[in-house]
Amino acid sequence: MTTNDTPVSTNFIRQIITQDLKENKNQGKVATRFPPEPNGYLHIGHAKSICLNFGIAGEFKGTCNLRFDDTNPEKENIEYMESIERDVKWLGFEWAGLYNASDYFEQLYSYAVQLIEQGLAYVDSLSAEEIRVYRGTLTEPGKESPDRNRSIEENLDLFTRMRAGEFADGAYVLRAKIDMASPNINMRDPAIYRIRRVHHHRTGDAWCIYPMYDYTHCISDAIEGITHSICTLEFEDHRPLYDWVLDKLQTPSHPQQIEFARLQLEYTIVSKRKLNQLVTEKHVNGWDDPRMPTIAGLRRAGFTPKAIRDFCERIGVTKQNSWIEIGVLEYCIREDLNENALRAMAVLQPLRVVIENYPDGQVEQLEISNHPQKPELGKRQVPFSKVILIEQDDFAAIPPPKYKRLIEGGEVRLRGSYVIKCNEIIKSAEGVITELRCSYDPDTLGKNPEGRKVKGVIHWVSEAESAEAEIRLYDRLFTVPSPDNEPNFLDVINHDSLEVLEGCRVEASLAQASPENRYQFERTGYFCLDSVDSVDGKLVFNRTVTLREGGWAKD
RNA sequence: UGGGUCGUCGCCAAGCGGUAAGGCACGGGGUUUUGAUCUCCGCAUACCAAGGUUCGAAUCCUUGCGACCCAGCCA
Repeated sequence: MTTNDTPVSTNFIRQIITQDLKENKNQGKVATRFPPEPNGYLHIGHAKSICLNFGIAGEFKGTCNLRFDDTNPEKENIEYMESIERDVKWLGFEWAGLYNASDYFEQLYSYAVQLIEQGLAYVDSLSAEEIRVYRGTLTEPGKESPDRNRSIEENLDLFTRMRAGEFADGAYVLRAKIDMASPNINMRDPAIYRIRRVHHHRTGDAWCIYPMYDYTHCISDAIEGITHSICTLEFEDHRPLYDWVLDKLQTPSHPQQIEFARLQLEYTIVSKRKLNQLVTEKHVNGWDDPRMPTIAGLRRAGFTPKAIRDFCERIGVTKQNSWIEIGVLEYCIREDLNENALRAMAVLQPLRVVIENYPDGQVEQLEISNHPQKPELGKRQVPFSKVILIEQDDFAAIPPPKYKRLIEGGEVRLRGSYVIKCNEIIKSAEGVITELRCSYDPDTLGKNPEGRKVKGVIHWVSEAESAEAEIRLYDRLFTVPSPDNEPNFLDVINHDSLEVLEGCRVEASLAQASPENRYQFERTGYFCLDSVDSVDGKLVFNRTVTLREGGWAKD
């Protein structure tokens, strides 16, 4: 792993590893792995796991592999594999080795033969439905399949023929022979191989039988010499099975499985099935829609790898099911962007302002710094002229209490420029304000006027010297904190989660914007150029997050 | 009602028998040509509950209560 500046914190997993190291377990080595199934795009929940696994490898001078858990070809494909590799790299991590569970299919097969030879696995002809019935319930023990005591020879023969493709899908299954009365349902002779004639994105049609997760994962870990196999809480009940398989087989090592609580983030969904549904049913515009909690979506929205890593560090790692408030993620991205984003001015909903006492045709290049606290980020030139545009919201015909922007007869500071005073409001026949007539105080460039205080500061652009842009404002995708708990999560989709503003005007310097740069449009939020739709000179900006809204500013 | 896991501030989370860290959020001052940033101050006599052990308990024991996960030939 490569990165870098994430603060080191303690958590129960790191404590376990520290203790293991002290006892010189695993010859003092630490090896982890991040094992996604390539059946969808990575999301913020995966980021937690990625940061944990790669982070631990980094801290303990160990290694972390990327391994695709590709044992169910029905849902997996190359596009997902590629997106996963891209996203892990983008987050700033480097894997020691890149593997696939399918790399081990041959070994997995021969281990299964060993299990059969030891009398610890058998081929069952019960149907899926029958197996379910035989399994018993949470409170009642299961009962043994009639095939459970098939001879080793017969099992070997049948398993060979399963592989050879002699049987129809579902005709047989290979089961571990453990204990049908176990209080742990996972130990009631779990299936470890099924017949499935599906083309696999890596092994093609070489196999018609595929190993199951529980059987595959532990052996894959052992083959790779993983020392600590970190997974989420729902696999706690599977640990006895993980250990059983490795205890029965002579694998190169016996990794330790450790479980932690998966991330639950308010107002978002982190179920791949549901995310997939949002994409395929077009509730969003693809896996990388900026409203999606996917890494690709967050990236397109303007999130930085650093902010995501910081977030993962802040939320901690425990075994407690918890819901993280969305404010934590927002804090992380604001913190990074406040420090590093270049400032610029953009007027989302323009109102024309004519400065009557400013010379016709004159254009002044004002030098404005790119960051108020970091002069090292330099300055840019912003053209000023007689006709400028300000935000409609920054003028109020009837100002609410404490309003400190422009009002009729009042003064306001144009950011980085002069103080202007509104002399007259021009309205259309319908009574809509179409233009403001103002005058400027030539003596207020770079200094405050004498004898009076001007409280408000607003942003602006020169009408003629600005560029047109489309600006997309995103809001949370769901209307309730935990959409996953709804009977139907589609019912709580926020239909106002995307607001597209056309005809916005941005300062001239933004015509050269690139998706890698992030900007703070002063007073309105953090934005970045959309990496997909900004083509042929068209400028499209995505709002990453608003500025923090102190006190009354909201509304 | 079987098995597994978890209960510390609104949300996260340290704490591991010696007298409740920190972050986010929130409230209030100050600075500010972004109602941003920055900065200062405040924010759990209290750790799910009740008993017990101890000089001393969030930490140990007991009994309750509450929450989550498991009955795919998914992962």
